[in-house]
Amino acid sequence: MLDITILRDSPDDIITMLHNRQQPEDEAKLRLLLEEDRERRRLVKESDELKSLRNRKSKEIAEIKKSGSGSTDALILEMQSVGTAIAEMDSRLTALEASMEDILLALPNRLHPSVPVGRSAEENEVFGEPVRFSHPLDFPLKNHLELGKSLGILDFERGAKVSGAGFPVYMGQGARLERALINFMLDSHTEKHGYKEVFPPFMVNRESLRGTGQWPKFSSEVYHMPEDELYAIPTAEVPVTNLHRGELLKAESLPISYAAYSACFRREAGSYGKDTRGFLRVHQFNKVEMVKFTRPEDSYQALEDIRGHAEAILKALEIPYRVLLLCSGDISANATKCYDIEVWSPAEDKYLEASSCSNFEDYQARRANIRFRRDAKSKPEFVHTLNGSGLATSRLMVSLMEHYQTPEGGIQVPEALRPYTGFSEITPPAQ
RNA sequence: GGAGAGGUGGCAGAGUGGUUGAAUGUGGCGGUCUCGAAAACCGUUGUGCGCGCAAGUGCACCGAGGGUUCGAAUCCCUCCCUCUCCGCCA
Repeated sequence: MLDITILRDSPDDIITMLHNRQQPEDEAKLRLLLEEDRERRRLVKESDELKSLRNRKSKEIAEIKKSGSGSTDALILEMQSVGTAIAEMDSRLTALEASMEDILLALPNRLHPSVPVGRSAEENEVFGEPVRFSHPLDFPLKNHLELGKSLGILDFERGAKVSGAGFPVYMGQGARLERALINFMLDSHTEKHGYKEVFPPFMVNRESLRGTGQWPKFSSEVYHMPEDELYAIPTAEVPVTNLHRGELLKAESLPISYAAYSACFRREAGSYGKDTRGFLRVHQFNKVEMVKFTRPEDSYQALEDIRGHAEAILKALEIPYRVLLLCSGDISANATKCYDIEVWSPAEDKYLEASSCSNFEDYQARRANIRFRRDAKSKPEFVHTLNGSGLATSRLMVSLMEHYQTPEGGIQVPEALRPYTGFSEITPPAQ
């Protein structure tokens, strides 16, 4: 959520941002909001003046009744009509404020000056050099589906039977490899980079979705259990960021860094037909997420740190990847700046998104009311929130399986992962 | 699922219709004392919105939303949450 004072003071900056984000149609919403804001302030003033009058007269009534020095009937009659006028005005205010909030919740975040202006994903910038790890793959390659099936470690068919398409089942060494990845990533973040481990709930209420920005705009992406008014989390970002919703944090507790594993659930409505095979698009996947709460002046350094921590996983696993700096037309509505990390899929011959690292500045903190006090004499300020996947295992698994496949049709386990798997290679079953 | 208790400021905890934005304690900040600290004592200390260059000033806020009233932390209704006991259960 944007600060309405910024909208008032520099609406042109926000309009430029809307155009850069390829959503010029929101300009009309912004103009309506500003109009409603003026009307609201006019009404507030009038209503407050009437309330002030009522407060004064009510005190008078109390004094007259106490001293028994006269009749209060006329005053009470007068205040009855004042009360009616106040109620009428306040109900108009309530409606106006509801409309303003709808617009404010729908408007996207500002953009950081370093974000390239571009229309779509094609105009994202490659950040730094793609990282390669030499690995001879000079034999006919299998893709992750073929490998998963022939090795008996992934079972999409039975997943579809049990739940539906897009719910993969990991079997045997595949399940162990998945768990090893999760443990390895959590250990890396907590032991090397100072994150505190969190194991969050996988279902949240609507307030939490609203706090991180999935509600109301992206609610169709989220599984909903209406009987209990609960939502399956699309990412651990939601429960972990909302841990501090409504809190006034101590300045010395910042920065707060959390790392959390969770399963992630996404409806992926309307995305059929594109990149849907196997792991490329699923309804349930596993992810280790990093979440940070920082002072405003520290958030952009923290974003670089998070990106580095995600990259450290891929470097340790020796999986080829590249980093993208998302352009204004592709970056998500909540973020001011975002890096995507993409792993290389040799069999698909393309990069797959495995991580997204974002700074939200105070956009989520304002929605979720997460503040801190710089020192005893200062007013509370909103913190900045950030998060990054570190990382999602499904696309990572694709890259790992394909990148580490052997000519015999097996998969070698990366060195760093072997203490976690307890085996160094997944070998094909004997014919 | 059933029964009961309760949700008040950073924290603890009074307050059941009229100077209560809210006693008191504690924590924070400033000061006195001290070589310094502790203790003691004195002062100060909520958030949001509106108006204002500012000093300031008006309004709102005692879990959330409604209602009664000239006036609500206080009375009524609905909902949410926490705790205790019972039942069921991994």
